[in-house]
Amino acid sequence: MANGRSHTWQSIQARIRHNITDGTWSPGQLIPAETELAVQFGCARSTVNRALRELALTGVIDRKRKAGTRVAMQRARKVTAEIAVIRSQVEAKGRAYRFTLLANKTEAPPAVVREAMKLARVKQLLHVRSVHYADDAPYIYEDRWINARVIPDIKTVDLQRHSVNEWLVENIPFTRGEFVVEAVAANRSVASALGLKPRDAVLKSRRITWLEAQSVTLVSLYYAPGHQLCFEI
Amino acid sequence: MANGRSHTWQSIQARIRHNITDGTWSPGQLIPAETELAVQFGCARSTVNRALRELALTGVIDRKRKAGTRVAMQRARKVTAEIAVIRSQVEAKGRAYRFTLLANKTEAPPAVVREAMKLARVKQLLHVRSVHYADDAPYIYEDRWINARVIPDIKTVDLQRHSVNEWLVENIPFTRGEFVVEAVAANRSVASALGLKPRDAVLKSRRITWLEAQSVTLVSLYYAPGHQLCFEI
DNA sequence: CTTGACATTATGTGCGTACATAATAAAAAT
DNA sequence: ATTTTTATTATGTACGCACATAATGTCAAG
Repeated sequence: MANGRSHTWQSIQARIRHNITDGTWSPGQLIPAETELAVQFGCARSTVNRALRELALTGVIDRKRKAGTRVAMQRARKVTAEIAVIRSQVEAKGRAYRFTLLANKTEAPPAVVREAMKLARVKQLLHVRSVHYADDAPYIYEDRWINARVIPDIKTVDLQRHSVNEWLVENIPFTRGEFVVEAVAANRSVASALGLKPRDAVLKSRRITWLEAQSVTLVSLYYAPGHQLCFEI
Repeated sequence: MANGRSHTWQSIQARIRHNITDGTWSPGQLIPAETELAVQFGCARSTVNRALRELALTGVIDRKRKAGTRVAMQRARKVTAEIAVIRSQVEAKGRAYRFTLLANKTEAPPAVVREAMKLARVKQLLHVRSVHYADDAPYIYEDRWINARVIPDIKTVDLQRHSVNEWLVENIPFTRGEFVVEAVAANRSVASALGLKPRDAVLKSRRITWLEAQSVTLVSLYYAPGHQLCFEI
């Protein structure tokens, strides 16, 4: 109230949220139209619209033109996480970062890679493998395939000095990406890279990034045990 | 162009994105102010504002009042995923869903649970364990602690009929949540519930949900091998 | 040199209007 | 009865203005 403004869109959103959480508007139910809410709350329709827009984005309500707005039946909440460059992740924990390049060669990708990257007829891809360390302890094993046709510059980069991870993030934009997380048993190469025993549980994330319709890179990261991915709802 | 509107905020956003991705504005660099961009693009400042707001949310740019807008140095992209009720996950795959209740009793929580839920002095919590099946194959092992003070109704629910997972999602709103994913080796109870061998790699997700300042529930889900969590960037 | 008052400026947001768009309902034509 | 056309309506968004807010710079008093 010390505030100069009374009807912030966030306060309107909070009141709408309350009406949902306290059962005034139950799941599946149609809620009043924007114009009516604007009257009820004593604010402009655009303010109501902004409040509702964000709720629709996070899946709290479903909106359709003419049909109106209703409380979501299936409360499928969205979770979000920030994916940072590995160096920053390590340094954010106050630990020293370094990496080693295990391999860097152009070779024929296996069928799974070709399929995932939607490059059925491509015979050669750049294949880079490296290990990232935090205070000399193995942190992440990185296995990456790169579509060098999309990024010709990559061949001129000294990957011993600059980690692929960082170089790509800083130099190559992408328009879209898929990100899959699963638990796998460490195979021999992962186990030796991270200093584990075979069969140890490892968190694997696989990411494919796209520049318009072309796949840029497919990277599998294997996290050392104890590593956690954190999200917010 | 057949479109009746020319300067959509999305087209403005696309042009700004291009200026960033093609190097016109490089990381760390200050970009023109909203008013100037509005002149350059021939649209209203509010349209530019909306375009930039979304870019700031996804971490492409950093904005500060008076200081201006600059291209993010550290391109920390946000990933998002939808977390649905387990029943829907299973049924979405065209498989039959059922669950069994393994245990449902009030007991003293271990220190880790008390700490995570910020309930230092609480002596008793409801502890529910169940297994979710897809076509009779174990799918998820659920280990849940519930703060019954926040949800008195929970004691009146027949958890044999309604899965806790579903009941909570449909009946208890929450304001905030944390979500952590990691790979763990199956211990005895997880292994027996999911029909695995001990030490098998299991994907574990731990979620804590909060209603205002109070923790509602802490749930650990152990996914059967092969299960993947998918995100979008 | 330091401190505090003040002006400056870029972003953040609210308002009201106008029009676009999609979905629906009603009416008309077949 | 069925299809097509037309009106209706709620959401989506562009615009211009006004003012709030936070960070920065300026300048004078101590």
